[in-house]
Amino acid sequence: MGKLPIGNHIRKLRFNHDEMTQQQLAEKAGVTRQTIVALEQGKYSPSLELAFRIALVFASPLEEVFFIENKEEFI
Amino acid sequence: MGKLPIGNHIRKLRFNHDEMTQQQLAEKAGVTRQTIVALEQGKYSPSLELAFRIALVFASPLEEVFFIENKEEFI
DNA sequence: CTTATATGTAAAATACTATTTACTTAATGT
DNA sequence: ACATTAAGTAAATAGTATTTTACATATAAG
Repeated sequence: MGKLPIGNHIRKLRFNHDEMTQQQLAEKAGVTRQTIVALEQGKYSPSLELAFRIALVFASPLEEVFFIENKEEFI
Repeated sequence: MGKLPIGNHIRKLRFNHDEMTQQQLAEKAGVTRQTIVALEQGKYSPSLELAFRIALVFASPLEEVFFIENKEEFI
């Protein structure tokens, strides 16, 4: 595993949601702040479950939070 | 982690896609057949990356393959 | 009856995700 | 100057996903 480049809009979405802090997002998603930091920095991609939880926090479809970068190449 | 119940339609989608076998799906998704078996049986939920790869195989949006069960409860 | 194919099961090993703890830096306010 | 808050970094550990190997069952075909 580890070929598809996955990006996310977490940082933008935090600011669009009342400037939610990393800490607040972490609490709402049920993870630690370090996990949010790592995700925003693209250090790794999360489990599907965590991805769904973050999308729930932002009340957005999962694919509006996480996406395949350069998707065209992989179709 | 491990609270959100995540389901999937992998088995249905395989049959809707020319009765693709577990082995064929595994190869296209770049994993082993055992991973597909485990996912179809709901033994665990995959990484976000694998979820995207499986969705790509079926040319379907991720959320048409994987979904939160009883979603209402979590909104 | 034998072979091949699809699927299910299981245990151990490996890789990756997530937590915990702790320290650092920058910005803001008193 | 000092305290507070948000964010970055890092290393060790725990927890979960995935692989590997191997065997079992059922079905269909020759």
